[in-house]
Amino acid sequence: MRQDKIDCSLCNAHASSLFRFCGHQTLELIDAHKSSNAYRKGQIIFFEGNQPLGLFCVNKGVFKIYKAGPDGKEQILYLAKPGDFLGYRALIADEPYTASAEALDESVACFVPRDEFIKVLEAQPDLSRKLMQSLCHELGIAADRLTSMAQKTVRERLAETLLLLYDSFGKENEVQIGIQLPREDIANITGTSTETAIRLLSELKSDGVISLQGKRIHIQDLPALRRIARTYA
Amino acid sequence: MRQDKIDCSLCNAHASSLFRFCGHQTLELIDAHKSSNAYRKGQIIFFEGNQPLGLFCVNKGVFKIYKAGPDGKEQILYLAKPGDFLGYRALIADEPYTASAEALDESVACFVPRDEFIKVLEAQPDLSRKLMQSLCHELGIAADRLTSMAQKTVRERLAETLLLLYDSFGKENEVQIGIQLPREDIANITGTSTETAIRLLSELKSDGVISLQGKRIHIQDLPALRRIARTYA
DNA sequence: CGGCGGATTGATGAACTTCAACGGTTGTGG
DNA sequence: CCACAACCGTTGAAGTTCATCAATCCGCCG
Repeated sequence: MRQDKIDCSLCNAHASSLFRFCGHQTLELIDAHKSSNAYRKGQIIFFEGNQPLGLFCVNKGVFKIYKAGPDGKEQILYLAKPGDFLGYRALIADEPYTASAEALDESVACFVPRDEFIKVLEAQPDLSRKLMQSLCHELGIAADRLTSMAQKTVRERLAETLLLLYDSFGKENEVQIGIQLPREDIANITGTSTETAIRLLSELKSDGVISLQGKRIHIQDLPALRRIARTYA
Repeated sequence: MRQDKIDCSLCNAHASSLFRFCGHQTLELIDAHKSSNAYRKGQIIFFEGNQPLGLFCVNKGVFKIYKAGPDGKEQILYLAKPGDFLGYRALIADEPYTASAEALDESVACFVPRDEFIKVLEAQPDLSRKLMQSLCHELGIAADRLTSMAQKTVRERLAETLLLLYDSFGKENEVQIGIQLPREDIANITGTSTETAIRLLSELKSDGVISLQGKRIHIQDLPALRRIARTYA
């Protein structure tokens, strides 16, 4: 959808984007070649199986990145928020996308064409180094999640999901999780069925760990939630 | 354990190592600073939680890389064979190791000190690019495994494990899986209990898909195994 | 020969998925 | 403005899949 182009240097998410490791001139170069687009809720910005043509950088809103499992059930891999890069994995690996990305809200993302991004990457060792560092960090997180998925109960993983949402979207001085997801999405992050997610959420509620008002979730007892999730973090 | 230093250029695994993207001079530089070590079966080369001091490159044998789950049960993340880098994830992310590495056989690995590796990385854009590409590829594989772990049955994941072992260690013109693992390791790759792994292995055997002679596993019906694993690959 | 660790098998119970049904809300076309 | 459909959330009932606990067996080593 139409959207005026956003200057990287003026972007509200600039401080949390990897592009902050670029020089001023490079930012202008990126600006010169990129485009900005608005997406409505539910709109998909790339599909699993397609060839990546460039890199997306989230300016506003949230995107879910997910794959289809063998029965068509979706597995949400992560949620991307302002400042996050999207689609760079496939771009750099030189593979088709292995996941799809869908806007969960009214969102805005900028698009940097492949060649331009590669060029910038080669010209900016700082950016390149930070990106590699970020990739390595992500890989460690992926290994953690794999282990959780393999060894923890659904209840424990659901608690992890809530903590993840709270850490990523929780507001300051607030106990409310700053993002409202349908139960199905919560289930698809956790790796369970919607019904089980619902049942365990209401169990956590009756245990006084969280409270629920529709899609709004408040965390009443953070230490208890961490204890349930059995995270050492 | 003592081990004569192995020249990178003479290494039997050189052709499958990322170091093949280094120039001749750089290889000699690496040689000048590295050491080679032999490890006995069961010996651990680094521990989860420790600080990485450098990079390992497998010359001979197989290492399992694993994390401890919340109950102490190990989750095997992958198996490293000759030519594979080990420990670079933590090194580059600048974090403590998030997993441990243990020799499964009599093995040999070379060790390149941190500073030397970083220096080489910065001086060799080719190596750096290929490493980043490899990281991105790994990240995609990790997402696949996560989805499998979340959505597939143990039977399906066990079939995947066998296919993985076959693809990574299977010999040419052979149906035998070229690595012998204890049942417990097979279970810890798959993400199940040893007993369940044993039961499902013997089930696959009575279905005529595989045959078993102790730790040796032969694949009798590869298409059937793929069908069971439900891999599109 | 006795002992030990890995492999196997059986029994039991808990954790989850699946299928079904139902209430509430929203949105939309008539 | 209403009626109806579609969607989401919730709850109940069955049935499976797996983990766990226990016992036994087997191959190998000292």
